[in-house]
Amino acid sequence: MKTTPLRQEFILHFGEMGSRWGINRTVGQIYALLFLSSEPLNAETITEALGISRSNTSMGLKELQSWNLVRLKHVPGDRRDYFTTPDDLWEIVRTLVAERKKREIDPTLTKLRELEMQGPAGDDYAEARIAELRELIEMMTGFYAEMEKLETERLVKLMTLGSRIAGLIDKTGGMIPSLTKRK
Amino acid sequence: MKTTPLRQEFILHFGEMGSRWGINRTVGQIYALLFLSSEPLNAETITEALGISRSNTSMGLKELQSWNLVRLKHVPGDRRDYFTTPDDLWEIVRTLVAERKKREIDPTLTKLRELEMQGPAGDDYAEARIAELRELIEMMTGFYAEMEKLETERLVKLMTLGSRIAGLIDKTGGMIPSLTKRK
DNA sequence: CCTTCGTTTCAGAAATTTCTGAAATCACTG
DNA sequence: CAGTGATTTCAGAAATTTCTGAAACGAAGG
Repeated sequence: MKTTPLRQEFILHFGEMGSRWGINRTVGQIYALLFLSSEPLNAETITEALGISRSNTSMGLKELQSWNLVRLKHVPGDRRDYFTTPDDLWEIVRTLVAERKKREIDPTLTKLRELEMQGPAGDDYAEARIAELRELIEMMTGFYAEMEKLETERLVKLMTLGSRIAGLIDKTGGMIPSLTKRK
Repeated sequence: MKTTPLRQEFILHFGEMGSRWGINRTVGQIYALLFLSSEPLNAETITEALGISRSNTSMGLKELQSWNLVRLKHVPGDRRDYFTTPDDLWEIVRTLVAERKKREIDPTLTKLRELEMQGPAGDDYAEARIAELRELIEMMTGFYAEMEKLETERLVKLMTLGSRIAGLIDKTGGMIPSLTKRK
């Protein structure tokens, strides 16, 4: 396991960014290490490469597995678990977005619907604001669901349309008036 | 400052979600309170409504200001500062996305470019992976830049196109081959 | 069914983040 | 330019999160 200065710096950066991304330093570092590694690594190797405790590695890997961000591999004749990240970066992005949505958006959408269910609370302003927020989140998650369905090639085409995007949507499609009326 | 049960629950939810969103509980609660309030609130009112210390309110508001998520208002004949959230939810979303990009994506993009600048490090796999990651992030931020330019009405149209989105991009536009080739 | 190798769990230690109260600062007003 | 009210700063306290080492667990292989 050579750790070149290039890798080192990349790994440290991911560690530092970890907290901003809602994971901790160790998890960020483990992920970075796996990301740059062409072959799968086992927990012992990771532990040594990062200079952390064995149990910390175990917890970090568990966390990454809960995010579906690592794949478990088995080497024939070796009982240890080996881990990798997917080769396909788009797969990684899709997973990341899906998981963040699940953790950061869905619980709130559920809560907003719940609050609306509880019926009129005699607080018109708050009720209106909550309804409006719920509508907006629903619109965005609906859009996301469509994007998610696209195969990667189409997604790339869409993303590289550049300024032609604006032109695409001139004459087409419906809208939700209540969300566009605000001044 | 009436705090109805509806508001209360909304505020508590935003407080709990705070940590997942990369802000802390207090900041989440302050934002939720302001979001549901039709009139601007001053720091003292916020402090009382949330049962926190005055200094905590001050720090929370500072944080929200650094995110550009609150607006400062002044009531004539009152020297205290009053705070609100924008009426327009789309403005809020735009701000949120822009700030998160600035904090979570841009530093990494900069770092990746920096690493590539340092020239060949004799570590082909890592270098290729880093270049690929940088390309992908650039594509996504480029797409984001286009979306950001759209006026809200077009954005809403685009988002509500539903399954017609897939059809839109059949025959159009270029792509970056290196990013679509992977199996 | 014991041994060995590998992994996970968990209680406490260490580090970090958040929150508070007191003091400092700032900015109008008389 | 003193006095008052509003806001910010900041050092330490409290709370939370992360990390570790030791022990528990699990699953082949003999």
